[in-house]
Amino acid sequence: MTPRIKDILLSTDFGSEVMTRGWVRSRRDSKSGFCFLVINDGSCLADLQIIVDESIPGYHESIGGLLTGASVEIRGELVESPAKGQNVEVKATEIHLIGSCPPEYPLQKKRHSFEFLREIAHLRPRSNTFGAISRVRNRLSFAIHEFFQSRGFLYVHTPIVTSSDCEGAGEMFTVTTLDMENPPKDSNGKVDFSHDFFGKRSHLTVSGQLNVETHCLALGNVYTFGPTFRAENSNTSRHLAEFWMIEPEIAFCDLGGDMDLAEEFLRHLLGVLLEDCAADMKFFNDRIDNTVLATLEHIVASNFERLSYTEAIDELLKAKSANFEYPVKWGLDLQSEHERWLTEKVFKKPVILYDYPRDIKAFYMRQNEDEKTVAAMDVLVPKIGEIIGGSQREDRHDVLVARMKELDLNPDDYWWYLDLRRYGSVPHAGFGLGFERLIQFATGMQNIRDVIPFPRVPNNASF
RNA sequence: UCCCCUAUAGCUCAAUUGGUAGAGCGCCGGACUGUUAAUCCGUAGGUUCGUGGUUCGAGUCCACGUGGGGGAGCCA
Repeated sequence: MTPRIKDILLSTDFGSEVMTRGWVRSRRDSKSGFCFLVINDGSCLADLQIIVDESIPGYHESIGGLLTGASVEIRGELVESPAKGQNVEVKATEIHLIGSCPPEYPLQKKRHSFEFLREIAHLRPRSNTFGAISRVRNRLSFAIHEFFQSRGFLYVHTPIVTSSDCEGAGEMFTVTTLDMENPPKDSNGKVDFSHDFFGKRSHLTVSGQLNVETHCLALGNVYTFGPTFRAENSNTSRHLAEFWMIEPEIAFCDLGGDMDLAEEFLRHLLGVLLEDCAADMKFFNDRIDNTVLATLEHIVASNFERLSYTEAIDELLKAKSANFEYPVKWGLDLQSEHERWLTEKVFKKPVILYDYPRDIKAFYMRQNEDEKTVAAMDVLVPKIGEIIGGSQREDRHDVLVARMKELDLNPDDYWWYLDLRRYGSVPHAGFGLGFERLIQFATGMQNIRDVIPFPRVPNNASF
């Protein structure tokens, strides 16, 4: 295995021989007989400085080829750095060009706009920001599994392709092998999906929730963590057509337990970042958003604010100075401006709203005693807004069927979901966390397209 | 999908009421230096997003298209 720069920088074994491989970030020549070579290998934000003296073999033949972007292998002696900016550096004894890099390399030794970097998504992981994003994303992914696994949750793989068009969480992408130039038609002239691969119209999943409930009612606490697809024509800095979602489902649990888990989960993940990604987080605080470190530290150290939808409406009605564009009235859904007011202005921390009016929420959410609200909850955070949406599920067969009919849903389409309520139903609850929104919030990155390696949005699935 | 803004050198941007296309950074050449996105001097680099229109004349004004950004809705 190639040694990583992250480890070399921590070493104090001066005088020892080291080898490193990576990509040239910068070269500063001195005509007085040596040059500074700055190497990054992605293992950490920091670069490794190499001192290359012209006395080493092949210096004059190869040094000119070590342009920004070139890949190199360096062997040399680990030494204590006499200058500021780094503790250790490497005095090269051998330099090898692995892959040259011509001068038209798009990633220059300067600051680039995120818009431009998006157009070179195949090269942007070599930039400081996207290297940091990649490491944070990786650490959070692992922390999510650590969190659930250490609490006995089972990881369940719910399907990507689904033939139940009853998930109701948004527009879906159709998956088909039919000849789009000449599709089979039925007697009404409509496309006949009975000839399609799965024998009926199929889609990419918009949520693993309905499927994962089956395993919750068999194995206890479970979670999913996978790609999710929404064909909504959403053009915002907070929406992707393909994103990753974490959906735990907790058995024998009510909405209170659901909120407890959501809060503990978020605080745990952000705490891990502060602990294990300190250098990258400092970079985001220095270069992207100078409030992220203070925000994360505050969240880890304090409880979320919890209030019911009804209390939130009262709070918003008191906010005379807000001049909301949209009306505030019990029974209406809260707008972005309302949610942000609560989380940014009133409480200045994450807020969990619960017990929403039944008419503005999904069919599967459990109806409360008042018959006006359902046991739903949203976690709101500053700048992003909704980061988690969840609920206690309706576990009473007759109530669920009645609610479906009320909404003109055909219970026959949901037969297996209803079976869970016929055979040994139990109270259960869960939520969905948008992974990219979590990364956005944690890093301060303004556009969600810059926290996923290859963003898919309307009119763009490049790379 | 709706509203607003926007597209000029490899990148980031400037160009007055419509009148010969400019800078910084990067590249290349040179100078200098235990340097830190080094610094200094110089060279090269352009079908001003596309199509059409107005005009003696369009980077600039108008229409349509496409890409990008911000906001809204939908939501995670």
